[in-house]
Amino acid sequence: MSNKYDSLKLENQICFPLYACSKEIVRKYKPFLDEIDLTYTQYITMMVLWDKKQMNVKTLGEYLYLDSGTLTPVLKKLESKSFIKRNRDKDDERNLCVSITDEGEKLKEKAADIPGKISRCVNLSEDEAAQLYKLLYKTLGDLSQI
Amino acid sequence: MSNKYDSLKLENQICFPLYACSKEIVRKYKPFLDEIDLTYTQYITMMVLWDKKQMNVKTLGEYLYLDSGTLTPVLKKLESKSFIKRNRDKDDERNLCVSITDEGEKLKEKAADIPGKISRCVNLSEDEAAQLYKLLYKTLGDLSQI
DNA sequence: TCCTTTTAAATTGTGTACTATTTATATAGA
DNA sequence: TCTATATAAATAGTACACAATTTAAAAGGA
Repeated sequence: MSNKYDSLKLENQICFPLYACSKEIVRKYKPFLDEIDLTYTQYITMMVLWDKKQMNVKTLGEYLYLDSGTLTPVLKKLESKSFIKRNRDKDDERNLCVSITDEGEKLKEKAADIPGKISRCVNLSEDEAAQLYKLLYKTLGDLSQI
Repeated sequence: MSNKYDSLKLENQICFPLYACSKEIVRKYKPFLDEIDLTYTQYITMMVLWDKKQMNVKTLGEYLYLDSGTLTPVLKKLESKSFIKRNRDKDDERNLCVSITDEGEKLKEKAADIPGKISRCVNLSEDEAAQLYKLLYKTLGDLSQI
């Protein structure tokens, strides 16, 4: 017994569980991130910088799927906590170069056990996690097309 | 060549593609939702009410994984657009009963083609979509445990 | 009945996100 | 060189999202 409005039901959408899942998992991070004084957005920003050491705002935004409107206040906050530095590029003053500090490097050690704690909240098998990972990146790729 | 910090890389996390995917797909909705003057949060709220007709804020929040702090302003906005009504429950004045209006019912027809437009942005096969759906709800279930 | 506890919304304060615009700098032609 | 265009961040304005608190109402016992 289906009708033309079935697709409008929450339980028939793929977007809703994505949205809800994302929110709930970010919420799970909170107690762990509180211990190192980071929000989730600040945490993923630090993850890029732990790996790459420095980067301008635009490139950082491409990694994180965020624009300068979101990143500017996040980066100012991270700078105020001394985890990063913000400096204009001498060769092209339009670029702001964001780089990690020693303080920021130290934070990496404190953060190292967080991914393990989170994965213990999600009881996916290795296969299932790999499947989910693959499907999410495929979808993300589709969505990035025009 | 792996080290103890590998799990801290963005590309090794399951949470990040979830977070990014959710944001990107919500962004895809925007032009379609603009046409019917709804935001994504307002849209999923209306989806529940198109289906259930009326509900108190707490139950609505359980469906949407949102609390009254988020829902109160969303519901006031939807009321100002005449899509819903907000009334205290006569039997228990603590409960606020949210119900759909005729105006709100009419909106359902205008929204009916949105799910199709969105699924055309995501090139998952039926199997893949079903897999993703299943994994997301499994994860959501895991996350809802204490 | 009175008081304590519980419950449901609303409120407060902080921090994203996003669109659109502005500002500053750099580049590319005419 | 001068000007138009393009680019990168920052800013402004709107709308969530959440934790913590407050308010109001209901329920449950002594």
